[in-house]
Amino acid sequence: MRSDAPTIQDVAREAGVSTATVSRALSAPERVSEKTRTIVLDAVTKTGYVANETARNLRQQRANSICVIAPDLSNPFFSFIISGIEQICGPRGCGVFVTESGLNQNEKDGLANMIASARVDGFILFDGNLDQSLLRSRGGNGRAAPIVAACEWSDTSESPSVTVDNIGGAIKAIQHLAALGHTKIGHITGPKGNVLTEARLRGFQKGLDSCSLAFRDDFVLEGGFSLESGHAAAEKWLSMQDRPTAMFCASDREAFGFISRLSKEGVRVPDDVSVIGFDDIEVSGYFVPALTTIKQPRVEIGRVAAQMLFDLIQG
Amino acid sequence: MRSDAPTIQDVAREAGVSTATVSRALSAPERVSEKTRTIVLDAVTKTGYVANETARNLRQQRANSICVIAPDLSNPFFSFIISGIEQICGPRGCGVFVTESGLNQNEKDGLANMIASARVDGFILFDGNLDQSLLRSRGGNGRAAPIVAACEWSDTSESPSVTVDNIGGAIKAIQHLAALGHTKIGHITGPKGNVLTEARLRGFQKGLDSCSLAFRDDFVLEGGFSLESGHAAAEKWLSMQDRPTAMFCASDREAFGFISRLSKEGVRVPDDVSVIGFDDIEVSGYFVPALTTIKQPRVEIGRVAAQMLFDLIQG
DNA sequence: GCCCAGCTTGTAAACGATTACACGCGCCGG
DNA sequence: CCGGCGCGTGTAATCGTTTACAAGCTGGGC
Repeated sequence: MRSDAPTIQDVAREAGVSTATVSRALSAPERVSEKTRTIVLDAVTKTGYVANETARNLRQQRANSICVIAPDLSNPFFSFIISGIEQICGPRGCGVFVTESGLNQNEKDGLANMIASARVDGFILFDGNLDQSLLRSRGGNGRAAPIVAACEWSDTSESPSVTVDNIGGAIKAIQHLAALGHTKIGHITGPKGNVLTEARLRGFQKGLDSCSLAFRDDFVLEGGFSLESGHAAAEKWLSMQDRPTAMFCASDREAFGFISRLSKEGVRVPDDVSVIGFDDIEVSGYFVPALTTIKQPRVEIGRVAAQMLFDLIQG
Repeated sequence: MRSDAPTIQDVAREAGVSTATVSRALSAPERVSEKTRTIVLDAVTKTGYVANETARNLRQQRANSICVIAPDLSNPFFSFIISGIEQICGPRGCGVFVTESGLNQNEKDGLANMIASARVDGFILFDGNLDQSLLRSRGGNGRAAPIVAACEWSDTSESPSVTVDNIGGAIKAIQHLAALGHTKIGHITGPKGNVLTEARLRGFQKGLDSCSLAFRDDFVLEGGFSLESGHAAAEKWLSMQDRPTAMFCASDREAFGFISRLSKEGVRVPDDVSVIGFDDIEVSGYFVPALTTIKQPRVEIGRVAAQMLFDLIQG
């Protein structure tokens, strides 16, 4: 931070008016006379004045920033969403912090304190397992911190959320596979304890139901959304006696890992086994073969979440 | 921001001491007596006090935040880097803003003002075309804003930068292809005017030189780092009479786009044409076939850049 | 017994904006 | 001619910290 930056005092002196007038000339131009406004604006240009946001925020009791909390920032799934958030926040002059939620309790406390310490006005949360402790907002008073959940959500919290229809998407995926003639359809799940894992698994079951196909426990392989977990699931699949001929993966990355491992054994997709994913991450359309997938409109999710958070903050 | 949060005044009243003592008890515990410290800490717990960062930052003339500027946040290439940055900044309590640099002049001004308006203490910049206007720091005084360039850099600026050896990496790529027996090696470039494009093209030429292979103008296809540009380059390749048998792509995504398009025509990699990429994005190892690529240690790039920026800020 | 050093603590002035309140002035209607 | 209204402006309080300075107290060296 520059220590010798011109302040509103400098502008006032230069223009020969009070600081109040400078402030008004800049933020409520209609409240000063034409003449004064011109003088002030000239003085602003001359001094190179830029208002100090920290001082403004302190006075106005706000942070003019929001915080995005992802379980893992390195996951490219979030990149488009963050871009969407930025599209809404940027033009409003609202800053976007990013943080990771994994990690130790110490860091979680730090997150929880971001509201109490007035660093941010609200959160967009991509981690379904973090809500309740944050909501308390670490201040003791009853007011809940503005939080919008996105993609994942928490059953125990009443924060508004932005999600796609996970169950419906999964049903569509199964129906698509069934329409191709598959009767033995398997599923690679997400990580245990994740709300999306449950929803997509339920959708998987419902989808089978709707096609009058039996649900087979041994056709459900445990995954974790990641490339490696898809890889591991492929090992399992290869070792099975009675194999599903189609797999519904809880994420695209899982699907990639699965396909990649199989191709090393000469198993071909979709000739030998059909695969469908979930998310539509960027590279999906360019995978060989192009991955069929359930789309999540990620930029839009980000935009909507940001918009909702603003509404929440305004009250 | 909560308006009725307990302040240092409340704690002082509760503990029966002055605000100065409370402040010292928290930030310089050795300067208050054991007894007072206990009383103050109790009062802090009782009131649920958390220091207001905005007020602290104003007083201490800092922002305690940095800003990451990427040309395009939706590009997953940045996700690991940002994670690395967060790994360094998070534990220090330093906030990480993210912004996009593309866009209109208006928004660029906004970026430039982030220093002047005391919102951030420095920048990590992933866009080689933005430096000089920012450096001026919009305040008029000569002091340059702390900026660390990462991945891309600007020839006209003297900000420190964190990059991999792009030329060396490209040379290695060519030598690898030559070692496989290829004599007709082509290149898909990055976007025009990008500093990485130039470096990798130079490396391409040097690599050919080092293997005593001729540089052929018609083997250089224009790309743009993106999946689509790789796709387009593939069209071009398909239409060539005399084709290179190996392609060095300036980015992994280009390579994916290229391979994807070729596979639709039944052209197989690496049987019919060898492809090597640059970046080592996460999915590369799982592509079918796994993409050979020049690695960029992205998490580490983020960590180093963040560390450098801190050093710069401390002076 | 006196003085000085050192340890604790308090008082009050920053930091740089916004904004409630008041004031002076010109104008208009009664 | 007077009261009131509205406009434009200034004065000063305020947001919640940190920190320079000063002051009170204790204890030790002489």
